[in-house]
Amino acid sequence: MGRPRKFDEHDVLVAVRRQFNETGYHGTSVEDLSRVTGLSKGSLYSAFGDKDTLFRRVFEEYCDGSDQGAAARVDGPEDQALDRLRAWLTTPEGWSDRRGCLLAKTTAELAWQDDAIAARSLAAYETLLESCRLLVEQAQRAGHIDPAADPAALGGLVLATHRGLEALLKSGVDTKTLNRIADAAIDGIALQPGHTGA
Amino acid sequence: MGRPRKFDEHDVLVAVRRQFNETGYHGTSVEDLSRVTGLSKGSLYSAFGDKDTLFRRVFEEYCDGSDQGAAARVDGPEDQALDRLRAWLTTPEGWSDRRGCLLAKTTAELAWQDDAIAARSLAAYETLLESCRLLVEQAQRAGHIDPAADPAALGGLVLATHRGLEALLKSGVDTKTLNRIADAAIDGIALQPGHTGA
DNA sequence: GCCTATTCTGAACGAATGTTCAAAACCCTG
DNA sequence: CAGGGTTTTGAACATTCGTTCAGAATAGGC
Repeated sequence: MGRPRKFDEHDVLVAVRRQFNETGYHGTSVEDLSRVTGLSKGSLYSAFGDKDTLFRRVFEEYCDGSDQGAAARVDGPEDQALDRLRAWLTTPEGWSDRRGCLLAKTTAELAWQDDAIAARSLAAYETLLESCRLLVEQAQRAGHIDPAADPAALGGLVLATHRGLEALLKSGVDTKTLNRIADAAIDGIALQPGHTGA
Repeated sequence: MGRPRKFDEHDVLVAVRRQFNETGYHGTSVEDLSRVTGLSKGSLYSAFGDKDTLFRRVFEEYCDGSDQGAAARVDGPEDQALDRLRAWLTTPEGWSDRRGCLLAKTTAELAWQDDAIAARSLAAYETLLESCRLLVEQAQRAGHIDPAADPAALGGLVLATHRGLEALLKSGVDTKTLNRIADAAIDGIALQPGHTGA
């Protein structure tokens, strides 16, 4: 009963997220969202509420995806933990189109003045830190990393490098350079010879 | 001749930069700038032109400062190059008040749509990369880093870690964790024993 | 085929934003 | 002290933005 929806909700949210990620929260107008989604402004409001509500939903779902990705990265055989770290370091999300991470961008733009955003960002980053720490521990048990090293510090180093590579990528630094940096990061972590190449 | 200015231009630009850095370009209104500088909107316009011009001036001066800081970091004795790297890694600008780097923030917010900003950002990052590479080379000549390592990759790793630490800092991760990460980064780079502590 | 329920559209409104401008305030010079 | 040139101010303007709403459009149920 009633007129059915003409759009796919997931597709709309993807387009909205992409736009917020490219132009930021304050830099994105509702008219921009209307254009990239193909929906009129009225439809957007009736389906998703106001701009703020829509953004928080997209951001929340992105953070959930980040949490799940972190958990998935920990799953797997211990002797491949180092390879999973390397894979994450050399293929950050958005690597191909330079769009970057919505979490990092939103934190920089909004966490300063919005406590809810700040709290969610911190939780997401701590999940990332914990997953990286676990990966380092796995690699240590597998004998790929010096067992005397501090896994929390090394895991944090991997995360910091990942975020930094995204920032460099967004600035326009060429990907070849970025890959060499990522390799150097893994080489610096894996003190055991034989596990530093590609 | 004529009424003299009541404000100090440098102080105004500092306040403007701080505001842009906290709330971003689109998140900062001219009225915000009027409030933090103490100048009326009309005075801002007659003294510095429109919002766009004012921002570009502040950004340009910030990039120049970044360039000069990079050059200054290269000056100094070679056997202290590693310490200068460590100092830079453990005390990024804005570390104390979580304000972060205007260059990184502006790149994330505006480089996507503004070619001039993108070009200036890229130039600044390449200067940073080059200065880090030179520092690593100095430390290698001083015997503090494995001479067989790629100085460009290690220098890039330092820069990426620096940017990543800023992102983590802005998310609210505690500074103790950040310092441990920074230490791990230097430890990973400095293969020579005796140079990994504080 | 009509009724009803829901969605879609685009015009409209108030608030906020970037910008301009004329008048007042001010200090230096003569 | 008077004149002139510069700055300061705050009101005013045009534009943009977020938001709302009444009516048109569209599907299924009787």
